Amino acid sequence: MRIYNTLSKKIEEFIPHDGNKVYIYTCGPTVYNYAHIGNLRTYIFEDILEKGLRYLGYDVTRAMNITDVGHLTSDADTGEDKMAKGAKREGKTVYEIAEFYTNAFLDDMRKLNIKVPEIIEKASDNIDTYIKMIEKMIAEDYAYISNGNVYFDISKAKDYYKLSGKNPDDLKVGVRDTVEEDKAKRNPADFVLWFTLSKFENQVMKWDSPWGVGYPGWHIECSGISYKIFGEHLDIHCGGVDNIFPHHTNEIAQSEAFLGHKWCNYWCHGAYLNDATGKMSKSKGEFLTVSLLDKKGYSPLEYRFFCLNSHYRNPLVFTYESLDGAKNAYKKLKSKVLSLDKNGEIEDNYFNEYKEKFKEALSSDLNTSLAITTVYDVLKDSRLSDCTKYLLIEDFDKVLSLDLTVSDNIKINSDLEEKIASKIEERKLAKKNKDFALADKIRDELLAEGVKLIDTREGTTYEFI
RNA sequence: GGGGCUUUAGCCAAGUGGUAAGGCGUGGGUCUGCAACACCCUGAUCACCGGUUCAAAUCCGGUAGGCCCCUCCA
Repeated sequence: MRIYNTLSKKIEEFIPHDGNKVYIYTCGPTVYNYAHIGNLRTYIFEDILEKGLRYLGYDVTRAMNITDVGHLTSDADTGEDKMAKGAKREGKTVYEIAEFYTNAFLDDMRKLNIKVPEIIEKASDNIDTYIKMIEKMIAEDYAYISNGNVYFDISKAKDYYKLSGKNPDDLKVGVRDTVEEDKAKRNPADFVLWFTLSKFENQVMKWDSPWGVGYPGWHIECSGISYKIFGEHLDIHCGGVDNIFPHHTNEIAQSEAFLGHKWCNYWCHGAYLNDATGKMSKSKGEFLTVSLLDKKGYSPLEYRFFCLNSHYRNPLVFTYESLDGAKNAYKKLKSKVLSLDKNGEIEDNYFNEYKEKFKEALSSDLNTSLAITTVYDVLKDSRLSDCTKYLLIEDFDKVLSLDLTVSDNIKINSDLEEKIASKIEERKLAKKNKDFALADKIRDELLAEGVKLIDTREGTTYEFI
């Protein structure tokens, strides 16, 4: 597997730290609202990464956090706790909000055929780990207490700006008008490990700590959970590009300060889904969720197909026009696959030839677009039997997860089948008598009930739409 | 203000030195009572300018457009 590493800014050969085992940590959602499809694009990329590695023979374990404490309300950073705001908006407690939107998120993942990571940890369940880490950082002078909060001293970190590729001299603090400079910090870019002074009113989630009652900073959560689950080494850490700075930058600083050695070797980031005006957000423009797309007639897997047609590191612009293209392509592709006759003998030589091609696409920094092209190549190759084609595509779908070989016909009940069969007979008779008006009427009636008739040279068949 | 990414046919998109994959759509055709489906055919010299090279979409420089990051947003 060759994969782009944000740390080196290059595509590198992936080598796990511990033989065949791969440990992946992915930043999870803040559960204060539904995820929009842009958020979910990143999870689709991570799903392909995980399944791609498995397909290539690695033994993968993946962990993800659920952020259920703190953080600001909106992208505009206007200083209200997101969880608290969600709770207030819906008249629920923050715990209820967290649970509700965690479930909604997991539902979306399932609909998109994203494998739910085997390990999911809530930020609020790991406070003791954060405290332990912070205590050590204070003892070793990587962190300090000032004005009630605990801060990380970035001047103590090695290569603090390596991941983000920034030059400290170029960084302006408080470029945004709404951000107030914190006078308690030693360095302007120092960040909080533990808050005792809440920026927000009525902070509900808080815990006792050696530094007073309060709550953890955002970044410590991922470092803490990763340490608890995977120990001292992590192979791959993923997230959206926006996490590079400051979140992942700070995670590296903390974890390596705490551990005393290099922590994670590969950092992979998914690009944004944009709309016509730029970055997609929950507050601006249409709030596109999986269920909204569903209502508009786009299935979750059509959206997944849309995403897989582009590369995870390229920004993708969402338009209904291109989603329509993906929808049509997906339907056609699937119907071709489903029409293959899966009985027969597998041709091992061809099977292996295409399997190698597919692996090569995945190994090239997860070139999913090329991987899908391989599916089309298989379908078109006249050397292959239907059976071989079918088995190949079924195999590829372990990674693509597009349900290409899963028929989504509604449950056929025999009454309905009988009715359709008699209608087809009726129509056949009408056609024979040149009563085309009646024939068309029967066709339209069945169509209205979701049954599409297909005339072939061998007779009339049908499918459910 | 600083940093980074990006620009391939109507749309999505692969390709990173040897004369442009694939998909959707469009148009034409075969089939059909008509239609749908299916099948066949159908399109770009790669934003622009200059340079390196026998050879560039692919490397270098510049111009223009787009997007993102610069403290909590996937």
